[in-house]
Amino acid sequence: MSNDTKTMKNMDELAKLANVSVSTVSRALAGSTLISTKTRERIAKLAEEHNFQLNEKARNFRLKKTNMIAVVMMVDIKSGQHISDMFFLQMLGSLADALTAQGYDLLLTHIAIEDMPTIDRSRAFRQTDGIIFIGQGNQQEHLNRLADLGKPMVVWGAELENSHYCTVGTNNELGGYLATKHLLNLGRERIAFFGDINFPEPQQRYSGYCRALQEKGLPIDKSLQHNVPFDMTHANTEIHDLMQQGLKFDAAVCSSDLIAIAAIDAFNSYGVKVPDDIALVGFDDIALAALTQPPLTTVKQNITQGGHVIVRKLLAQINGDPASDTILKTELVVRRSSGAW
Amino acid sequence: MSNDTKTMKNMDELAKLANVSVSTVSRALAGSTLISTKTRERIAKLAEEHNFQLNEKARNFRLKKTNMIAVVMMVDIKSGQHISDMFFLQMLGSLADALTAQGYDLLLTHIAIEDMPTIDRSRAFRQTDGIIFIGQGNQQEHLNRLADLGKPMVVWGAELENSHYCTVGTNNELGGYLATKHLLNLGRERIAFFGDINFPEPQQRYSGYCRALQEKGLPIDKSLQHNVPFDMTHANTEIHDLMQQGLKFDAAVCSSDLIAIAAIDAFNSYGVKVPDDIALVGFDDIALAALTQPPLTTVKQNITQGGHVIVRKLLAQINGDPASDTILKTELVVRRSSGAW
DNA sequence: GTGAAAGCGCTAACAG
DNA sequence: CTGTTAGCGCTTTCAC
Repeated sequence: MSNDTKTMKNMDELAKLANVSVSTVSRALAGSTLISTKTRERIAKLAEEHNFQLNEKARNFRLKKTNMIAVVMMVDIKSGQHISDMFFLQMLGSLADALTAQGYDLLLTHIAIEDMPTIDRSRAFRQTDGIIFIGQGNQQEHLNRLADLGKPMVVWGAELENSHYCTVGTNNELGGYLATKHLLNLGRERIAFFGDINFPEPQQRYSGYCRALQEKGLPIDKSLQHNVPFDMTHANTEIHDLMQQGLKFDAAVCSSDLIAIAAIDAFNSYGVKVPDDIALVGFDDIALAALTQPPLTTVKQNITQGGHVIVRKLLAQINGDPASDTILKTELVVRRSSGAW
Repeated sequence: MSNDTKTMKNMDELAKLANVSVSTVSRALAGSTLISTKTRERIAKLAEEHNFQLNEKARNFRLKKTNMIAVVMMVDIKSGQHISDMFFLQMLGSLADALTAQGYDLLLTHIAIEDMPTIDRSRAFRQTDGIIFIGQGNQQEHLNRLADLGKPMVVWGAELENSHYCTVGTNNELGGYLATKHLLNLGRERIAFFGDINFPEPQQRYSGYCRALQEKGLPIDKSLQHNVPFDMTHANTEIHDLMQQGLKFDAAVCSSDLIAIAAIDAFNSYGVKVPDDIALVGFDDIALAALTQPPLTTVKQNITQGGHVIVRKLLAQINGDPASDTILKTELVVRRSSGAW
């Protein structure tokens, strides 16, 4: 009969009910061994019965800590890259897993590139204990400025010379190299590169592409490189245009699986077959890559591991420890789109 | 030269600097018209120069409000449905947009079904001003119990008889009906249904499927209904099994686009062509649906609109207004997978 | 138009 | 092992 439906206001009420002081309640609920097991259990039971909800706002205030991490995606209004980008979303899932495991919550926020200069005045920024960027866009300066503010921060992306922040990412150069070399080994010679080299990650992938070509003694034909956007729909129309213009090539390295999927569709409209007419390699190895027609050969980014490493590096910073950059192992997953079998 | 690098601790410091009281600073920064424009601008400038960061934790505490909304995804460890489910993720993007537009941040949290009974004791729950569920799983009881706690809450899913909470969703029955009728009109007669009817949404879609069949005077063959999970990879093996067992059918209504994609892949392994041998209709109309091979005919769930309506209903509750259920307009998007052209 | 002061609910130092 | 007390930084009522 002790079960009242209305929930209690605060610890004070619970303390009165238990005939102890608020401090005792606070300590008991926190599991402090200072409090006798008996009292602790009694209070826990009482809290349960009366449906006591600890006031998290007061707690955050007192502790100067929210146990929340902001994950930010930069959105380029013009390029139309959007939060539904699947790589981003899979990474988000991975981060949510890793953060939850460490007792943190995930504050999801997206910000237009134009607003980057003022991100440090956003609520999302002020309310969280740390911040994670998925992709660095072309915002190196702003990211550096943010890092200088001293807030714990990790960026998923390319390791750059002049970064003030901690980076975790794939070996993009190697990925581009492996993809290209794979196609070269299969006898392809006019290999296109689809990816916007104004951004650090595609740029590094393109470097790897070039290295593979040079290693084989082949020239770099700039007409084969195209700044296709990450976004699937835009990529699709872009590649349609390329076909329209009569670009001739027998293979393509795509800077994301979504671009590869968009390419397959565009090729289809022109009766061009993958991999027979054009062999394709993607990048990311999103869940979908295995189920496209044909399934994608692709450079795997280990998203699960990536999420965990990012979180580990961030927590290190929160605990005042230094955090070094990490480049994850990179491998090629061979499926049918490259025509290997 | 007034630019000091270290950021200020609190309003008090800023107040001293401006030779005013904290109250004045507080009001000025909040844009109160009580303060003279001159003082307001002076303080704003000072805050900017000295890189003053308002303490959001203190503010939340004082205001008893965080401007944060929890979005929760229920994860069934056994079924393996995961946060990377694309419909969920597109919905997340839509919610993030809608919430940002209203000055709210999004706290992303996922919870194992087993933990539903204690979700009200989670930090995510206590820290936020409202809560959104994407999909109701089979947790009707727990959702009702939560709603009874009085916290603003909206659920994306099926409208159920005995719900204590506000629902926003697609007209699932109609969707299932339209999909099935479309296939029937194209002359298909043995139409399978892929979707787990233990869950409210697929269940309603299945009802629509049955209605279309009955309307046509066709019998409901239970052997054609299969509880294929939402998750793409699991769906794939499940449908493989079905083919192995020699299930005969000439069309299928899938309870999600991901299931349809998994089906196409499975059919391919058996040399079965879509739509020639088996016509397919999906559900959701995720971004990908237009780019699969063949592109998917599918029942569109208007995710963008859905996200906005959810947020509107939630904010209504936060403001103490009542919020009624909403069933969104539902339509069939015809592409090639159903063999209409 | 501005200031003084109270108080939100919690945690932790200090005292016993 | 438990209680008393101070105070986190902000907003807002009340006074001037």
